[in-house]
Amino acid sequence: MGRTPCCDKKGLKRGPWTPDEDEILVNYINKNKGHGSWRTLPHHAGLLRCGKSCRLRWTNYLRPDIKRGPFTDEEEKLIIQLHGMLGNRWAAIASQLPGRTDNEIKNLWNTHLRKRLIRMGVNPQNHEPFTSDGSTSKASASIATRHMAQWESARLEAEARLSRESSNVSTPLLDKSDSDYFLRLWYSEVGESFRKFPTAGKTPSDSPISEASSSGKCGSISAVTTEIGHCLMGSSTIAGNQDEDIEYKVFKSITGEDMVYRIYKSNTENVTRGSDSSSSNKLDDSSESAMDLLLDYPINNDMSFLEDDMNDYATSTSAKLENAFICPL
DNA sequence: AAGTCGGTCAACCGCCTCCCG
DNA sequence: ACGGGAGGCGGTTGACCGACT
Repeated sequence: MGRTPCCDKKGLKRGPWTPDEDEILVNYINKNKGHGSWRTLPHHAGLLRCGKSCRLRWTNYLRPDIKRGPFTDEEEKLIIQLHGMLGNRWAAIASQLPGRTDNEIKNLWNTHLRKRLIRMGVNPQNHEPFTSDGSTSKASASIATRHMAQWESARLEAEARLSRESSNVSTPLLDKSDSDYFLRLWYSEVGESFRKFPTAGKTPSDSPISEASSSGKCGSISAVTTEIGHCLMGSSTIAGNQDEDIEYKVFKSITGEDMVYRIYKSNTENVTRGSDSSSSNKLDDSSESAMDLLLDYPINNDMSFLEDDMNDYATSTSAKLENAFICPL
């Protein structure tokens, strides 16, 4: 007993759409101010097509907001960056490129970008560089920083998308006035990929942050500061409190925006964060784990052909932040 | 000129997720 | 809570076309 077909194929036309069929479909959708039920649309519109075929034709070709023409360099770079983070999630990638469809992006990837990466010695599956023995090399410090550059780029795109969709979003963290870009991005589609991203290849011992997340404790402070150093560029103290061991610092993100973080100073390797929630109403459990996961995101994407090396920023900043634990406000 | 090959892209297939009754 | 239907999604196919031999 096989799967029931999406629709009765008997008497239905297949293959390329004719201009007449296109016109019928467009007229029907325009006249009815929407497609309604795709399954019943062909019958109502007088098309001998299955509903899925109509939906595909509309979303991939006939939609008025479809952007035609070749992809720009910027679009291609963005697709590569997003693919590095999202993988083959074409719909999610397409959501970051207005007017482009998932099918179009998928085709571009399979016919151009994938081959280009291979030619440049980059594994298109995991975006790691091929080594001489054919395998892919593991993370280096420069890869780590480049990954964060990717993240920053994706953040910008997600912000743009969030602003477009802000009228439909009720999450307080997505409020336009919220200055915490990490949290805003975290709740975007791109952040979703990070929340779900497995800590593959990292054992608890070499992944102190994720371990701390599950146990409610901070992990190795040096590890945390090293990671945060990769994504933040320079800082200035705006407030300090010796009694509470908390210091507030303003960091410049890669794009130059101010990001305020709390620094938990401590001489011990592990610090309980039980008081965090009381000290900041904005930082709930989900945002804590979000930051943990962000910091714990495996560094395995090399975008060397797109980004400049930012090693200097990373090393200098992480050195400054020794013996401190950082939480976003 | 004819055949072959490779690239492109629209369209299809089937699985998955979500929503609604 | 559960099941079925509808839509969404990613992988794959195949027709078409141009370049090359």
